[in-house]
Amino acid sequence: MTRDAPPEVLTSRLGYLFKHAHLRLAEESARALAPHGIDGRELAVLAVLDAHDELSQLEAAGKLGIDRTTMVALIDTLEGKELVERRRSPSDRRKNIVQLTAAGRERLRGAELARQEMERRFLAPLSSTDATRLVRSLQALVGAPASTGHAPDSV
Amino acid sequence: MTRDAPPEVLTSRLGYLFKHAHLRLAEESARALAPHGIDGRELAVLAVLDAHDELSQLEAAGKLGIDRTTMVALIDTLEGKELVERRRSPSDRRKNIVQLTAAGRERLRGAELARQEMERRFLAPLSSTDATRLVRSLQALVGAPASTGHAPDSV
DNA sequence: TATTGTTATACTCTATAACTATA
DNA sequence: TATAGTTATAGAGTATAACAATA
Repeated sequence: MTRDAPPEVLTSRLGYLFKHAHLRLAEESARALAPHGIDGRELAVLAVLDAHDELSQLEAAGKLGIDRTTMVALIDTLEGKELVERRRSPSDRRKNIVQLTAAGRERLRGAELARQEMERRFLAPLSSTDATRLVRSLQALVGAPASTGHAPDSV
Repeated sequence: MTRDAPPEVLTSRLGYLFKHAHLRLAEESARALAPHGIDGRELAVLAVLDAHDELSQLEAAGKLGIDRTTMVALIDTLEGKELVERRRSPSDRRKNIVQLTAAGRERLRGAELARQEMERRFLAPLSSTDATRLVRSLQALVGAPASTGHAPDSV
C-alpha cells in the first residue's frame, strides 16, 4: 500500500486522528510486547485478572468489554502458555475461575514495564503537560471513571 | 455483550483510550451521516476528490492510505449513488480519473456540516482550549503536517 | 427456565494473487 | 517489463446460534 503524506482535509478529522493514533500505537505495542510472547489484549486480560481476584471468564469478559465466546479462545491461548489456570468454582460449578499462575504474574510484570516504556516513547513528541492533558481528555471522552476516584466496578 | 464500567487498570492504557475513543466516535459518526446516505470513509473519499482535481483511483487511494483493491469497491458504491464519475484519462488510458458529480458536491457539503456538528458534540465534554489541544496533540502523534502550513502532498 | 462455557457458523474488513489492458 | 484497474480468494477479527452442564 503506497501511502502519501495525508492531506489536510483528512488530518483535521477526528475520525482520521483517532484511527491512525490507534494504528500507530498498535504497531509500537506489538513491537514492544513481542519479546514477551503476548499481545496487547492478552496483557489486558492478565492485568484485569491480577487486579481482581476470583473472576470467572464471564466476569473478566465483562470488565474487558469482549464477548464470552472471544474470551474462550483468549483463555485457551493464555492457558496454553501456562500464564493462567482455569478451575471450577466450588460454589457454582458452571463457572470457570481464571487465575494467574506464578509465571503469569512474572510475565505480567515484565510486559507492563515494556508497555509503560513504549507509551512513554509514543508520547515523547508532546510536552509532559500536553501528554497528561491528552490522557485526561481521552478519559473524559470515553466516559472513564475520574482518575482521582476508584473504579466503580459493577461485579 | 454485557459491559461493566471499565476498571482503572484499562482506562489508564493508551491503547484502550484510543480504541474506545475511536469506537465511540464511529458510532456518533454513523448516526450523524446516516441521513446523508454515506459512511465516514465515503465522506473522506468525496472530500479528497473535492480537494484535488483530476485524481486517478490509485492517487486517491494513496492520499487516503487505503489499498487500490479497496478503492475499486468504494468507487463502485459512490458511482452507484451517482456521487462520482469515472472517466478514462486521455493522456494515460490505464487510469480512471474520478470526479465528483454536481450531486456529489452537494452531498459532500451537507454531510460535512453534519460531521462538523457531530465532532463539536463529541468534544463538548472538554473545554474549547482542551479540545484544541487534543486535536493538536493527536496531529503531532500521527505525524500530520503542521496545521499552519500547507499539506505536502506528494502527487 | 436461565446461565456459563463451548463449538460451529457467518459476516465484515482487509490483504494477496492473478488477470486485462495499456504503457 | 511495469503500471492501473479489476476480480477472486484467503485471512483476521468479531458476532450469532445452538448445544451441554449446571443452577
